[in-house]
Amino acid sequence: MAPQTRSSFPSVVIERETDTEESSSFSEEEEGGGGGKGAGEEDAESESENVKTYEERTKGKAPISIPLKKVCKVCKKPGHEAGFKGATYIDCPMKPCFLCKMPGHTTIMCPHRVATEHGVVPAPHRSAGNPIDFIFNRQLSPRVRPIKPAFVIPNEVKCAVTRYHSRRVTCLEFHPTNNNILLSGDKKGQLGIWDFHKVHERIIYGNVHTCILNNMKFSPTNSGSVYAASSDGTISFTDVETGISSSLVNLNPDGWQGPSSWKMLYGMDVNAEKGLVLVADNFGYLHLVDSRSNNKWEDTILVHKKGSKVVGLHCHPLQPDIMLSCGNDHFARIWDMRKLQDGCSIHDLEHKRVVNSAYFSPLSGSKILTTSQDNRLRVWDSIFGSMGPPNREIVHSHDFNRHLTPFRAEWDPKDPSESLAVIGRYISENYNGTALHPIDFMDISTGQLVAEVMDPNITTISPVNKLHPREDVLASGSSRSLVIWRPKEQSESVKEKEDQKIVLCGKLEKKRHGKKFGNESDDDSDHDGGFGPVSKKGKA
DNA sequence: ATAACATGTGACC
DNA sequence: TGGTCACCCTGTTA
Repeated sequence: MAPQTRSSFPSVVIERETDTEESSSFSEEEEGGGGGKGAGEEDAESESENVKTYEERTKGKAPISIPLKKVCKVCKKPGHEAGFKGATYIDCPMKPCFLCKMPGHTTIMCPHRVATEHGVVPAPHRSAGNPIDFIFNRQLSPRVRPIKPAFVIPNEVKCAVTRYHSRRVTCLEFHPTNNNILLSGDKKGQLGIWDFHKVHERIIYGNVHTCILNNMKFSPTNSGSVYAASSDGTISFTDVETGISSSLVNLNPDGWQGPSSWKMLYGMDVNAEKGLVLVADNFGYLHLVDSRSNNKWEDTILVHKKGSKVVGLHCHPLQPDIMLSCGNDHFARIWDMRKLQDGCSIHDLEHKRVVNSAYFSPLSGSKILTTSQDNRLRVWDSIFGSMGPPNREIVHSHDFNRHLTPFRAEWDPKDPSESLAVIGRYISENYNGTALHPIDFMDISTGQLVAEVMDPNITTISPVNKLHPREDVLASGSSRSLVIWRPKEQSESVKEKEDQKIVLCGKLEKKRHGKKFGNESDDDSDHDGGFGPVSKKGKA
């Protein structure tokens, strides 16, 4: 599994965004404190201390009542506490499990969690589609040696830009031909173009959209230009080189007439064969736009419950007539483009909660992977067989939170077995004193957690992740930062120790204190790569 | 170190 | 359909 490095990467560089950007409406300064978890650290404090503070504050005034008992921040009830204790989060026992959502236990005790060392663990295999599948999986599969090649996991930070965007990152896209160009969209509607080989070469186009850039897709006919769908109700078509942008459609030609009429565009995809741009809005409708004649409307179809947001669209990789949508009505739906009519989907894939994303597998398109807000990934193995309940449900922490871009599990487009997917994790784990939110690599054919990738310098959640279509590179959007990961190069000594298992990136024993993420001055990765967990080990 | 805040949006009636 | 209401591991600034 030793990664064969292709292009020669420069040594690790972490670039802090200087405040030059016109985008930045914020003031200045540093990344907000490593590990600092805003809410609720003081749990550790003793009761007496609490009292004292209170007295001090009230300067001797008779307090009405002094909360001598610990009060839970979550449920407000006395007798227990919840929140961070150091880098470990203590769950409120009055709430259902934050992972699997079942009552009766906390996240720590969740059966989906405790089975392996740490992290998220799959649900047991559930309802196989048909008897043969079931038998195969149950009886034969364990004895059949896997023929699929070992996964290559980009688990080490190669470079990053912090505060690149002025708001949180909402989507990422690799350039279709230029391997080192990463596009990123943010909540403000800005479009970032970053050459991560030359870390300093980056630009933000601030005038493409006026609010959330929800999805991007490169034009199949013009690889220098990208479509973007935004909550401002427009699709933009932008030349990456020049930044010149035109508006393909505007669903709000009359401007703001109140929230009940303002259309926002979410799911988008391009159907090359048909020359169509597909885009969906927050009222349940799919819009077809002829990409050749630009602007010409083909049709508008209700694809999800009226009034509900359609957050994802995906065209089948091999069959131009097949399309997949997903949205807030708890469904993902498969459509035949030739028979697009209101409510005439081929299959409706039911979920318990909102479906953040639904994707065909990238090569054959025979599988579907969805991410739902019920903290489960769902997999349908063969969309050409009977479409019943999912073949697998994998419990995984990716809760919805108003401050976060919704999590989306993304396929590895390079995996010939179409079983590797990446998704950020919401729940943090205490990694030697630092609370980190790993990025998980799941083998969705087994439900196994293959790898959890993290770095002590990246303390924010990474809901947005994309694997490179050709290289062993992972791009992450974490708050306002972008991070590029590549496989850790293992020295021989380290290699034998860490052996077959996927190496965790965040071995913090050797954490390099003071090397704050984003300090350009001292980042200079002396010797063997510097920043990052790695190395050092062998020298002992 | 910690408190306050900005801020959507999904669920439910 | 509309209105109200929670909302637990944010992230950032003061």
